[in-house]
Amino acid sequence: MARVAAKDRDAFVESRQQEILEAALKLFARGGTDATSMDAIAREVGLSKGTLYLYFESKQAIFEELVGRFSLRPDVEYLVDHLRDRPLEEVVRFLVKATWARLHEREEMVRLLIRELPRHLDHAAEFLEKVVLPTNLLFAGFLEEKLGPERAAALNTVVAGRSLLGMVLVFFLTQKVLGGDRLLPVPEGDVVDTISELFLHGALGAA
Amino acid sequence: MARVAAKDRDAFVESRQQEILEAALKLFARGGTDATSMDAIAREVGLSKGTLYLYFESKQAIFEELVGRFSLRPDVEYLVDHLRDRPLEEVVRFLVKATWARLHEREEMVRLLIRELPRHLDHAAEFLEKVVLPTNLLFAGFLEEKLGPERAAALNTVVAGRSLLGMVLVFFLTQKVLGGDRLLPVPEGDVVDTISELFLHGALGAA
Amino acid sequence: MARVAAKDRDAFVESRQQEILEAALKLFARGGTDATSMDAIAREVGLSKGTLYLYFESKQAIFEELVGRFSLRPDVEYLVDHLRDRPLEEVVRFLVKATWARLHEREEMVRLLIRELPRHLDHAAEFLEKVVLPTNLLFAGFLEEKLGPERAAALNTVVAGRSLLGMVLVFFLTQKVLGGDRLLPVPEGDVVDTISELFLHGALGAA
Amino acid sequence: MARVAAKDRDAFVESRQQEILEAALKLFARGGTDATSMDAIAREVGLSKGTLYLYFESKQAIFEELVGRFSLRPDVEYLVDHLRDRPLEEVVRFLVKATWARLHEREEMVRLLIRELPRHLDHAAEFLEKVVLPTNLLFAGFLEEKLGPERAAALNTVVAGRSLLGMVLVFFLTQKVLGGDRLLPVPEGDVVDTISELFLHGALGAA
DNA sequence: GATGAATGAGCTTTCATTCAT
DNA sequence: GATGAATGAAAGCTCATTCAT
Repeated sequence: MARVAAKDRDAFVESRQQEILEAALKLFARGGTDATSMDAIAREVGLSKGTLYLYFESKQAIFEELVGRFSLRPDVEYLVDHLRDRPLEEVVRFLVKATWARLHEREEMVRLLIRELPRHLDHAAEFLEKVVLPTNLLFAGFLEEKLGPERAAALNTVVAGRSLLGMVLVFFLTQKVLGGDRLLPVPEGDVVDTISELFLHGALGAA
Repeated sequence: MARVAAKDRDAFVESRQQEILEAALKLFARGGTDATSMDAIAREVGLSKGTLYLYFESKQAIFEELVGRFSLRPDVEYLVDHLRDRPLEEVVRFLVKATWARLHEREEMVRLLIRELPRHLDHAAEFLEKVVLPTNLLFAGFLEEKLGPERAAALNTVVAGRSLLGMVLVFFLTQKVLGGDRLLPVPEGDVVDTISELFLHGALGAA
Repeated sequence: MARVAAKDRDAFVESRQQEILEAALKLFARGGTDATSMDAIAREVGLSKGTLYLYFESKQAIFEELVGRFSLRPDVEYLVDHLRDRPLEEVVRFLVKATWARLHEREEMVRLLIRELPRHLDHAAEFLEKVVLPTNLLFAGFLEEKLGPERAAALNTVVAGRSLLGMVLVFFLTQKVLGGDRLLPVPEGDVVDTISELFLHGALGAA
Repeated sequence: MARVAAKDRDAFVESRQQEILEAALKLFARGGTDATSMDAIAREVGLSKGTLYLYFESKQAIFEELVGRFSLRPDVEYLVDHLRDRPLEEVVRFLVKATWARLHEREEMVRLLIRELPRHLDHAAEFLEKVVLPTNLLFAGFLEEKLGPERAAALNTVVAGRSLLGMVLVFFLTQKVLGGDRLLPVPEGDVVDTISELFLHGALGAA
């Protein structure tokens, strides 16, 4: 029975942590970690300040847990498993679409990472090592295979892969995070179409 | 003669301000404005804390002066004046190269903007409105002209233009700011070549 | 039961505020608000500086609360209710005596008001409007009634009333606040007697 | 010749000090000594901050000089010399009128003294000893003489004298310093008349 | 398990005073 | 004689963290 009780308690602790993480993410994304006080987080969750310290050692620990839970691993794995045999065109469109959607879904986390990663170079390295680069390499390999040796030789496939990410990410940042949408709106369909087309055939296009 | 003395003093004040701005930029870029104390800036310049207030009204004023002095206007104007009649290939390569170089030159300012713009939506809007969007539109118009109506119709040129920026910027951020260079180095030549090639002919390339 | 706890807590908060207000009044009266630091107040109460901010938003708020709690309304009301039908002689003696006693009781608040009111003209106006002038007018009306039309016409009763206050107040200030007592002591009985006599019959006296 | 030069220099120094004192008085009266910065005084005189220190050792020294120069000695002496043989009625009216005028003339100094004396008990004592009490005693003696032994015995003449001052002073403070004039204006003639009449014959008056 | 009162280090900012020019 | 740049000691205030209840 003790085991069940322990399990219940763990579940309770886990759900409390979730609540706290969500509140913290919301506030961190808005104003950054420095400008967000533990008081504000406590108020947001509806707990007292002291209680936060029952679930996390420090504000820093909350931040680290948040960063640690952000991973694109599942997406990457899905890519590996399901798209390997699809034509490049399909994969690229899928990737652009999925990334764009993912960024929207996790807008707060994106804001947080953008703001805080440059300050935490250790986290940044970890994030790069565990999330960005594996995806990048995986896609580079995929690209090499699909393009054939001749065309692949004309490009650095690592650069190419990250460029694809860059196109989507910067568009997201300028339109959604910094508010470009209000000044110069762009239909979302155009984003996916144009980026895919650019990546596949370039501005000059296939004749 | 008083005029000369006043001039000297102005020059002195100006140079002090420069020193302070440089020190502040360095520290702001590293840790953000919140985490950088006036004491730290003072120590960095080799002055006392109180002295900073002879040259700037507040920490906020230092930040704003820094942001205000960052402008890409001159680059944009150069683009207008000198590249209008060049072939697209040349312009793209130039743009990629120049942007890449500019980002290196102003790495600290880039870090600062990345960190702080999302928090200062008024500054962000101004920055977008005055720097990003004009360049984007200018290049979009240029692209439209160079591609001809048929090809231009297949792309959203605003998206295309910003995508070009995105490829360069994200590569810069991942390699230089977040430290990707240490984990997976990429020759700089490849960056410019691959991005240009991608933008012009796409991954699939002209046969 | 939560209600009881909440009540207890409110009582606790209220008593803490009282302690702080008393300490602040003591120090403010001595050196003025500017020269009294939050640190000093904290030390006086035996709390830490940060703790004061749990009970008051700012130093200004402490000052305002102090001023707000000082009111002579009850005294004025007592005057209205109980003295209306008494002979002038009795009322004057009572007033002089009561004011003199009141000033002693609230010596610190008197010092504070004297020091700070001239700087806070908004507070001063409020204090005049709500405390001084109503009392003054009330007494003027009473005086008019008691003196009869002929004698009342020979005096400005507003001036007369405030003069009565002035005699008591200035004597208090010079003897007690500024230390005149040490240089030229005066029996307290003489104060009440002489002021009352002067006000009623003047230096030349009733024949 | 050196003597002449020295004299000139002294005159220059003296006039500089005067300028500074006037500027300081103006600002001290408005906001108190703490809230008035040396910078503000310097700006008011049109000198630089450092220059003030050529003429006064410190801010405190400026304040002390100001207090030191305020004296009613001349008035007191005038009183002694010219009024001794006048009838009481005339002297009282003259005193009230003169004090009322004096307070207006020196409004700034009055404000300063009211604000700062309670904080500087040493100055307060000096001020009382050298200015207030001598006048008070002088007038008390005069009163004793004029009233004759019988009437004088019924009053404490020290209290009586200071009460006369109190009536004028408090009226001045409430009407002019604290702004009562705006809420309940009183003709200036009434002030002098009523106070004199009160002092001489009391509210009940000579029939 | 939860609270919130308390702390104290640290922040931005002000200002009397000094001193090289 | 005059300047104003520079200082550094405070000030008011905030907040992550602790701990008795």
